[in-house]
Amino acid sequence: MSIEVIFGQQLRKIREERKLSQEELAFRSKLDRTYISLLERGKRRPTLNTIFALTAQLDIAPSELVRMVEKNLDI
Amino acid sequence: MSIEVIFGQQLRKIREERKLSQEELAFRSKLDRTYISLLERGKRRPTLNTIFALTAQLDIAPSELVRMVEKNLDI
DNA sequence: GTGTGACTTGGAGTCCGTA
DNA sequence: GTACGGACTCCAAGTCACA
Repeated sequence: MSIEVIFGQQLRKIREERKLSQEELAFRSKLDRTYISLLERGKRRPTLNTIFALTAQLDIAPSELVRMVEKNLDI
Repeated sequence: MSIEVIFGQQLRKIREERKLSQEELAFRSKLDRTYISLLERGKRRPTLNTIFALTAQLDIAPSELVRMVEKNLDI
């Protein structure tokens, strides 16, 4: 499985745990709603800055999200 | 200090600790030598996939490099 | 509330060279 | 071995209408 697909899965998982909609996350992180959708479906590869912008609104450290991606890549 | 500048500083630090040249790191990670230079000087923002490609050649977890960026952003 | 196609703009990443 | 520049390709960033 590719990095961007795993990333999208983990992003969605965290967002849903926080009970946030794509719309709300997009608004708070100052990104577009459809872009969040693209990320979650693994259609885009986020830059480091995008990862920082997203995690800042999800009560999670950027490195922690990246660590989740690492773990799931092994599987 | 911006995320990309901090990232560049940490990337250079790790690379030099490993006693690798920009050339060698570029070759191993299948990126361009001048691009490594741009990253280290904070002129480019790496995608998540690029971070994985780089750290795979530096004996460090992607999340660990990101964590170093976080720490140094606080300062 | 989300998925998707189509689109424009900016930047990721490469290749050439010079110093 | 690295910094830096121009020119290039390709994709991420960001937006829209519609389902």
